Amino acid sequence: MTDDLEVAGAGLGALELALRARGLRATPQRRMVADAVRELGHATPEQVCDRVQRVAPALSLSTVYRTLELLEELGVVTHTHLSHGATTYHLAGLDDHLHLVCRQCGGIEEADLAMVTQLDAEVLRRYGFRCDVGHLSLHGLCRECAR
Amino acid sequence: MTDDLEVAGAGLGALELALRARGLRATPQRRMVADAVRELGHATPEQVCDRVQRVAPALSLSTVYRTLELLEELGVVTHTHLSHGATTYHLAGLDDHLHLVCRQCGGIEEADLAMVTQLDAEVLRRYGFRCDVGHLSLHGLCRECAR
DNA sequence: TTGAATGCAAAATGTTTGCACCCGG
DNA sequence: CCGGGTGCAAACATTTTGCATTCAA
Repeated sequence: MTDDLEVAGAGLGALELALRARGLRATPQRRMVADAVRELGHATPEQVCDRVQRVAPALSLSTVYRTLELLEELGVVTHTHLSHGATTYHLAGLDDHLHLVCRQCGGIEEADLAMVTQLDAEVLRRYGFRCDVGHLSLHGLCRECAR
Repeated sequence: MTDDLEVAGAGLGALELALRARGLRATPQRRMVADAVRELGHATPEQVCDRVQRVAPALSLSTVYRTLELLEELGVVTHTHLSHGATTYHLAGLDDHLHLVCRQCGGIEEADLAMVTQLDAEVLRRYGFRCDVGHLSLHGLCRECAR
């Protein structure tokens, strides 16, 4: 079982390779931000910053923003807009899922992405639009609050 | 053909009734904000404010925010998050549609809501989650930018 | 008359940017 | 070395809040 971002033991991680491929530098900040996103699952830039600062107190929030933007360009992470002004980032690809955001209790449930494959295909067919499924979140009322 | 918000001619509009039902006041600002949202189709709070100010210059942006929040509670409008920090409001119900937001060019296309009815039903069945379809926007790449 | 609603200004958020210094390659 | 990357502070954009005043009922 290979890790997607960091090859166990020696060698260059996938992140480092992706950076090199674009002539960019592999800095500790970038590694730590990527790690934090992976460890946190979902996280706002602020949460990522807090997390990394436990180990590297000098990290600045702006670096986090810049790094997350970069990681998104590299296809390493995606972001989605959960409730009000909370942009959250998570690893792209493997663990993609649908976010069900309850407008009442603010709770976030994760749903199987399989449910949007049809929508995905339909939108592509009829509008030529390539839907970024990792980015998707559905807002509404969860089972509890529906009563 | 009856209008949903304002009964043609005499009598109280639906908005006024909805407000009364909750012991709230029907103020000119509330009427004008609701009208502006209807006329504009999609609009950010700022755009709504600008629009109303053409007729009532004293209207403040904070009133617009407060009013939109209220109208949303009343079920008169919904909001959705299009690209970066652009919260847009539109009338709830009748003209609901899906928003296809292109991450590249920022363009917004409107798609038939019929495409999400299956997803909608599926999410309800499997998760008990009542999806707020008017709120939905799909992010991705439009046909043009996909090349 | 009376408290809900407004307008204004200030504060709170969330995100971006300019710039001098630093460091990865 | 050298230009990309970082930290810091300040600028921005957006939304919320406190408070005195106004006005719908």
